[in-house]
Amino acid sequence: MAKLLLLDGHSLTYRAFFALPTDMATASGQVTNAVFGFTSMLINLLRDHEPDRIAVAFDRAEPTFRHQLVPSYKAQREEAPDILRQQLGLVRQVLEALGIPMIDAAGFEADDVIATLATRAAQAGDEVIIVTGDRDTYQLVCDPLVKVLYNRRGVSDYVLYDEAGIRERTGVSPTEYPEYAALRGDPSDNLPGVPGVGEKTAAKLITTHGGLDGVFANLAALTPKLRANLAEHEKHVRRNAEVMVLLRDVPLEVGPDDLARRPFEAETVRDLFNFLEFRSLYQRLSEVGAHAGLPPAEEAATLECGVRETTSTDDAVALFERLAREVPERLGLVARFAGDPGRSPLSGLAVATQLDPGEGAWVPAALLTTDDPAPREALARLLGPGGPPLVTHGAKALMRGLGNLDVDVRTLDLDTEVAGYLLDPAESSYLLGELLSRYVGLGLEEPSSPAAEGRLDLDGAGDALPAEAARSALAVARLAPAVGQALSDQGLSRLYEEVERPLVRVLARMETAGVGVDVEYLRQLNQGLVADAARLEAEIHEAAGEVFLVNSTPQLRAVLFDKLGLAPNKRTKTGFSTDASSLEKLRDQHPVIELLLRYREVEKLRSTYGEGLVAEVADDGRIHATFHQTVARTGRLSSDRPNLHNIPVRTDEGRRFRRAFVPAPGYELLVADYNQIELRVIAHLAEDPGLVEAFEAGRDIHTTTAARVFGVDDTEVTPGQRAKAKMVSYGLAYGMESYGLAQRLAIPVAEAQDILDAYFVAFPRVRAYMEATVAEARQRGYTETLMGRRRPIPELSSPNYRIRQAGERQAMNAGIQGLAADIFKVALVALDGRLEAEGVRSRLVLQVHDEVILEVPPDEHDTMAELVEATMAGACELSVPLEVNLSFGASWADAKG
DNA sequence: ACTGACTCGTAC
DNA sequence: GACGTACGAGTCAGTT
Repeated sequence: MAKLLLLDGHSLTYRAFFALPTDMATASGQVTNAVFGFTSMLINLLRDHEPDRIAVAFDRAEPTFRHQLVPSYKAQREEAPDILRQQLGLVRQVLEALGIPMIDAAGFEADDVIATLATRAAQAGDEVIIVTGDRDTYQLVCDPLVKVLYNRRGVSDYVLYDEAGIRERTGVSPTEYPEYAALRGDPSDNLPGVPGVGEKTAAKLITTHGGLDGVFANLAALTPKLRANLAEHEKHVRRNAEVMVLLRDVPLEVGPDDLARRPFEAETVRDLFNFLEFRSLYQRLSEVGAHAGLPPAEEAATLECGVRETTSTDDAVALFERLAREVPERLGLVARFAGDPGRSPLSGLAVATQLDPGEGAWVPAALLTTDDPAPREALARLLGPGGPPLVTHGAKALMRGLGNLDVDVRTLDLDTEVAGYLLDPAESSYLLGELLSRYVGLGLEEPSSPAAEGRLDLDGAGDALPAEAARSALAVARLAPAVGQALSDQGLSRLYEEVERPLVRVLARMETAGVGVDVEYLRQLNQGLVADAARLEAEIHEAAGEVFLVNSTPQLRAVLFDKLGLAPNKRTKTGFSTDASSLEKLRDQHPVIELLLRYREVEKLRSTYGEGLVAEVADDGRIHATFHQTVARTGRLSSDRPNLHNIPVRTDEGRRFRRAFVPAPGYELLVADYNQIELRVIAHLAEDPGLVEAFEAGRDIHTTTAARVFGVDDTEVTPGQRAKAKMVSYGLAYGMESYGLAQRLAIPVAEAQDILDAYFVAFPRVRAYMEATVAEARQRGYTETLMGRRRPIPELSSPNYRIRQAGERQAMNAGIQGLAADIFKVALVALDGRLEAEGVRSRLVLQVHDEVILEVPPDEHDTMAELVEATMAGACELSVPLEVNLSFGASWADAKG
């Protein structure tokens, strides 16, 4: 008895695409997640099942008889994104190379082809295994020789169904499956079932009455509701049943011999797998009997580099001077630190250029920190104006390290980390080794962790710091041209050169400057909060009649919902929610709730801001946060250690923390923020005349909006109406819906919907813009801001409705938040440029998404007010004016408002 | 002791 | 499930 394996090419490729990350790509940028997943699965199947014959069926992109029966058949399906469609072609190439037959037929789906081949084989007495992610083929298991290997999710989650398995899974026999599915409906085919009939009811109806005919003949025996629904939908259920039945007599001119594996095309396989960078899969081909014919894979080459260690200040000077004199095409240079990159002292520098091919140089930091200024001066000349183009990885940390040695880096050409981020801001990290592998196809042995750098090499896996650093310097030099080309190919060069690259130095200078802190005040603030929190905790224990960990969600749940018997509200993944909005609703039911809400507030301030900020104050009495340029997927900056982007401002109590942020003695703080930048960006992008006009009029935007939404005069807008309009405006950029608006405003969903509807009537272009943005993102697979910043959104083609909707909101938000971020970055760069050009003592110390904070000496007060306002307002020409609020003060709190 | 998942809460 | 982008504190369960 022979064994035949039949695969559904489309459904399996789709499953692989959605199961694996789309950042899986070759050096040239070809995304390979789906073809990788499919190929991996294919090799497993060949190894585990050793089929005598095999075929992969594909759909044809043309209408079938089902479309004629049901015009809406599969009409809801989104067109596959480009990055998936390309891969279907690659899957075919892989199959071709591996000698595996592909079969399709005009006017029929892959399932019909499979049904036909399976039926023929079973009749001939052969065993058949169908591999698919499509449930329609369950009906074929009616023959004991046929089984379905169903791909549930991912690429390795399979279940093998025989007839009993289908019964257990669905509650009906394979023969009954089409009628069962007709009742249940099939959202993936856009075939609606019967309201009130899910899997359970459908199975029960079919088995009880022996099929659709029986069901409809016995309607009287059913409950009135079900009876009415069935009667009403009989016609389309019958039609569904017709559509669900797979054709077993598709005219296919293939005999058993055509389903035999042909020999591998050895050269083609090697070249294709090499192109796809499937090194491990290539190795695994030997598991399926391909080893004989296949030539060895090309070596997965690793970057090699020697290192010359500099041991004297004279050597260091000579090295730097030679590099400056001979001016290499590119100066590959990386910094190594004793601890946290950028925050701790340098441990040394490694350089690599084409002047010494294959040999890098290592300069220990000790040579740069001696009393002899010569090495520092030589280095400053090398990295100063006129020096060779610097390529590095993580330039901000390098600049901070060198800044401490009075070396100003002015020659930055390419920061491969920042470039990697621009090329795909969805990555979680941009390690040099990963980029080198992706864009150059070379391996790089990296230290297992940053902290491992400089340690003794105990296990022999890594090696000494100088050698490792030299390899990295060479890696950067090798990577830079490829990444530069990729930037150019993607239209990102300008964004990089005019915004991101100059921004690196601006951020480095801000981090180095840090922000002044009144530590004494901060400590006092914290002490008060510690006392308040302790008191509240005791009162909560008292009120609850039990001592428990108030910070523990599970313990709090037990107290509130079990012990006190309060009525739970929302649910989370693990149980009932205890968040503030849920507690609000329990306010009147028990005195402990009020205490809890208050405790949460105080405890948040104490732990995150009280303890948190005090712990971050450096020896110089200032806080030096790190600003990340390669984290936020929209193009925004982020801040950590500490996060200075979420210092409280909403409540008076929380805002007290802003009084702790102070200028250097004798200076004042200047706080400048954009007024309504995101809403202005929306107005510009949507080109909505109403919104643009409202901004041009220069009146209070929320009042004007409310007037238009509620159809009253500006002067008649109530505070409530203004608040509602404000909430809508804020929610707009996030894709907020009526439910969310209702929650926020504590109003009925219907009323929220009315407000939203009225908003979109008043500002119709806004909705049009949102829809166009989503449509474009879906088609291209990514969003793009005015300045060319891209963000891939693969969720838009997810088969899961919820994920797809989230993708839509991300797409809407990315363009808005992204452009606002672009404008802000341009402003930062321009501002820093002006400060330097004017030679003022004022300096940037902080930024928070749409707000910059500077330290300003009194005599520069007026100059700076003018300069900052003009620079920020002029950062970008939109169809609405950019407005900037300015204020001066002795602290962040005083300067605000 | 460390790590990741989870929940919660702060900002724009 | 329902609002996008971040970071961090604290708890807990699982692993070393």
